[in-house]
Amino acid sequence: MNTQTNLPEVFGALADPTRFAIVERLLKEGDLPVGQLAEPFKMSAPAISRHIKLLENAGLIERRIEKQWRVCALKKDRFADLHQWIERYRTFWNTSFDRLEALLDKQQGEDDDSSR
Amino acid sequence: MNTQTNLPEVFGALADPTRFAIVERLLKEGDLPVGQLAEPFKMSAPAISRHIKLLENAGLIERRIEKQWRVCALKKDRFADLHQWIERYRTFWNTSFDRLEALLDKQQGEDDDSSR
DNA sequence: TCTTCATTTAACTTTTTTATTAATTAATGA
DNA sequence: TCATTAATTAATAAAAAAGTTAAATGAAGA
Repeated sequence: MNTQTNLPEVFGALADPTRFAIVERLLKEGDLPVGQLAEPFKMSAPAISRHIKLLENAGLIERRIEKQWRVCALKKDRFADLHQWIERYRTFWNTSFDRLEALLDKQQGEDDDSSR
Repeated sequence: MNTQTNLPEVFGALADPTRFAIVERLLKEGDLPVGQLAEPFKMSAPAISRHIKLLENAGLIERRIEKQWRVCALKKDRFADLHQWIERYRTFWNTSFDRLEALLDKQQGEDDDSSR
């Protein structure tokens, strides 16, 4: 993971429902201009503009200029960082799962014993 | 994913550096009582207590009573939810990667052509 | 050049979050 | 029972986040 990546900042960017919805929409529909991203919300344009800027500062999206529009696109690096982070926790929950499996196996073994 | 899971709320819980550090510590060191989790911070005990409550409300940890201590433990479900969420984004960045690979392969092929 | 469209910046208000100290609860063990 | 330890709740102050309207920027095209 990029050492500059400030995970709490990235989580903060995703903590707002409006910003989360914007990110989800970019995943589902691909790159979109600011105006189109703003449409589903009754919020003012400046409010949306700030949300998008915050997402950009967190490294989750980037903006490019195309004719008179600013087109937003997801940036893969931060998502890869998030993935790498959560993968570390997988060990933790897989262990729990393995323990459950072991327990079930053990019970199965005991059931077999009792049927002899 | 559990439909009740409010991802922005979970991200909000992880957006604070203190809470993030607490979660990371629980992963590295396992279950710990509130008092021990509080030690590395110069913050007051009530402040830490609130942070831990917020993590609990977001479903990231749970507290159990053991003698006079409240022991905190990670709860795997929310982490699994996070993992499932980020996995959806993997498609997006793998696609980019595949395109890069395709481009490199293509260039390789063109290089071979030019050497003929 | 002038107008229009898309978006941002400024100035400001409201709401939410986070921290503090003081007081309270609850369990332990002399 | 009483003192001690562990942690939480209450009341409140300070800081950060998010929204609004009005004004500014900047490219497009008549």
